[in-house]
Order: sequence, then structure tokens, then C-alpha cells
Amino acid sequence: MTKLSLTEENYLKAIYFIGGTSNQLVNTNAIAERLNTKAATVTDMLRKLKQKDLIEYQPYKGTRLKLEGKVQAIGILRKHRLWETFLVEKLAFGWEEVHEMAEQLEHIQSAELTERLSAFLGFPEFDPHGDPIPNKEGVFPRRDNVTLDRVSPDTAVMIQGVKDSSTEFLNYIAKLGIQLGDHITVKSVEEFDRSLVVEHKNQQYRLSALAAANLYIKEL
Amino acid sequence: MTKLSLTEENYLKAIYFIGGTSNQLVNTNAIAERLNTKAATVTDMLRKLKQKDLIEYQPYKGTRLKLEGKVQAIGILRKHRLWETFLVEKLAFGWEEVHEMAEQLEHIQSAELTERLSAFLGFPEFDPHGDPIPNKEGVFPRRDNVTLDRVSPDTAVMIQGVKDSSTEFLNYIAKLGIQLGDHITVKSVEEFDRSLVVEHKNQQYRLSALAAANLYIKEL
DNA sequence: ATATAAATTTAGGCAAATCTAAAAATGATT
DNA sequence: AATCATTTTTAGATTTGCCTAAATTTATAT
Repeated sequence: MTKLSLTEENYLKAIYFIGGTSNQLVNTNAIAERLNTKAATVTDMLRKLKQKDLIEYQPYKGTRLKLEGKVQAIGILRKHRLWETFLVEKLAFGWEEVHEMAEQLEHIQSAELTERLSAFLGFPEFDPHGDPIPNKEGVFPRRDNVTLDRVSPDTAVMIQGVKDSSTEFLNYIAKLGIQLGDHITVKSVEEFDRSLVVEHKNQQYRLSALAAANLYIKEL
Repeated sequence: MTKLSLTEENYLKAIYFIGGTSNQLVNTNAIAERLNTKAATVTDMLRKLKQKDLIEYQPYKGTRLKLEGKVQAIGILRKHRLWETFLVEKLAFGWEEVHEMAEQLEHIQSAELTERLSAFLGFPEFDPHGDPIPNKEGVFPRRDNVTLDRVSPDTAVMIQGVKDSSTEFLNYIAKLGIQLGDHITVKSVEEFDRSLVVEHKNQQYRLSALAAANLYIKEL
């Protein structure tokens, strides 16, 4: 639980981001590019992080997070997404504007502050962009693999994400006025083609089974 | 408007604090003590800050803030007190707990964030401790020199500070349950001794003219 | 398989912020 | 005014994070 420097935190974040959830081996150059620094600098830091037992690192082979490194990285991600939620929901910033501020706020050290912020925001599980916020144990909320076509009629649900993120689909739902976080209720399902009539923002309209199958929802 | 390092900001803050509002000459040792560092280190930084034209500095003589340095210091103080207000009023921290967190938050760089935070908090002019929060131009609010004895009956006012800060007086008002920020209303004034009956927390009681004259208030 | 290209590390340095120890300036005292 | 004590600065090192240039390892392509 050694206190990490801001720079160390940023390296862990970068390795976590590039390695993905499967914790793949990460190249030195990839880290250098993400952090706008030089490969030689990255090598220095990797040696240091290895020495602190936060990463696995074999020269020329690449690096990956060890458990403690991953815990740290997820902790920072949690703070980042909570602060972004605060900035958007409480201070009315636009989604595009908040990233840089959150990059600073995520390094504020106080576990108690993080937990109280979470409580103040109503223990959000997803940030305004729909990205999951890990809890304080580092566990990500399951984005329920439930899609709109599997909901029983008259159940109010919330749009939580999209399965198909092609431009065409995003344009289509934008045209319908559907946004992340919107509430929607299935009114009826057509036996014939499984298309459904939904109520959304006080309007009723029909949605194809395909469209519904690509909208992740959460029951309220 | 050069962007300052965290360390530079802390030196400016220290000089501002020690020099006081009258901007007195500040000794090297005083700064070293406040920042838990050594005099030699302070000398190095003073040369650097002088070179950036943020302070006046004559070797062996001492230092004081120049205009730009003072502007920066007051800007940091503004952020510090706004964040403290946030932590106490929104996240329900106790007053004693917030200082260290605010020491970190005060360095977050985003003028827009500061202004939105202020708006979110209702443009507070005093922090939960009663200390004035400078506005974005660096001007401190006047703690109105109005005391409770000068208020007309049936006007709701807020306790904003004390004139007499002797232990005896503070104990007396603590015994009455009067705290900074409390709302209080003068119900009537006695011609004879100018003592007054006040309503405070749903109770009515009598206060001497002297006690009332030592309570700074703000009309609501 | 050998040469060439790409990725990575090593070597040597630099700037910021800090330290200790020694030197210099200021101030206080007889 | 000369000395002693205090304050401050200078000198020289250290640590962290970064750089360039050269050397080394790994990957690719005839």
C-alpha cells in the first residue's frame, strides 16, 4: 500500500488501459505513445514499478500488471469515473469537457472522499457515458446482458448501452431520440415479427426486434 | 499567467499567509518552518520566484509578494475555501477533517471548474468556518460591520462571526447554542437597557445589548 | 540463414526540488 | 567597535522523471 507518485499512477493506468481486461502483455512503445514520452523513459519506470512489485516485466518481452498494480489502476479508474459523473451531473459540464479535469481529480488521495462522493452521487454504477464504475473492492458492475427485446411488457427499464455500435445504428437511435439513461417501457410485442411498441418520453412508437436486440437495458 | 508547479503554488500561499493582508516582509526561516523544509531550499525557490517576477526578494532582507504573486495566492485560497465548503456542506465532512483534502483540491487547474463549483454551492461568501472566500477577481467580501444590536425587529439574519473572540464570550454563545450560520430573528428591543428578545432555533430568549453588539450578522 | 529493420535497453545528462555542511552577512552585546 | 550568535546563502550531492544517442535484442524478408 505504498503511496504512489502521480507519474507512477499514470503508468499503471496506461498499462491497464492498453492491456485491457485480459491483461495482455504490453509493449514499451505503446506506453510511450500513450503517455507522450520516450521509450527509454518508459524502460526506466518499468524497472522501478517491477521493483515495487506492481508489474511483471521481462526486458524486451513486455509488461503486465500484477495484482497490486491492477488494484491501484482500477482504484484510479473508479475515481476518474466518479469525478466525471460529478462534473456532468452536478456541475452541468458537457461530456466532452470533463476528461482533463477528471485526469487531475483522479489523483486526489482520500479513500473516504471517494466513498462519500460515490454516496453523494447515489452510488452510480455507470458514468454518464455508460462506462462501468468499479466498486470500492474493484469489482465492475455487470452490464446485464439483457437487451430490450427480452423485457416483459409494462416493465420500466433504462437504456444502458448499445450492442451494435455501428454509425448506422447510432444514427438510427439518435433519430428516435434515444439516449443512454433514458427510460423506456415495452407496451406490447407483435407475435408475427417480434417487433415492439414502446413508450418513450411520453410517445409511443414501434421498434423492430433487431433494434431492440441491440439495446442493453437495466430493469428499474 | 505562466502555469505554476504545485510547489511554487505552495510557496506563494505560504508567503501570503505569513505576510498577512498588509503584505509584510517575510523571513526565509518562517517559510521553511511553515513548509517543513530547510532554509537553503527556500532560498533556491525564492530566487526562482523572483525570476518569474512573482515576488520581491533581496538576499538577507526577506521577501514579499508582487501583484501577480498575490493574485495567484488569492486564487488558490479561493479554491481551497470553495472545496472546503463543498466537502462540509455536500459531503457532510466535519470541519476538522477537510483541510488535507482541500490542500490537494486547491491545486486543480480549471478556472471554469472553480466558477461552476462556486455556483453549485450558491456563490458562498464565507466558508463553513466563517472565513471569507475571495471572488474570482480576488476581492474579499466585506464582513458587514453590522452587529445584531443594529437589526430592526422581525428581520431574519444569519450569524456570521464574532467581534469579541475572548474565550468567555465564545463559551457564553456556545452555551446558548449559537453557531456560525445560525438564523436568528430579533423579536423586540427593551427601551430601558437595549436588551433584546430573539428567536433562535424555535426558542425565544433575552440577550444583553453587549452580547448582541459582539455578534456580526448578515441580513437574509 | 543472413541481412536489414524495428523495438528496446543502456549510457550519460539535464532540470526541479530537496538535503547537509560550510561560508558569509546581519544583528545584538558588551 | 569587536565579538558572538543568528540568519541566510552558497556549494556540492541526491532523487525523480525525463531526454538523446548508441548499443543490443528481436522480428522480418529475401
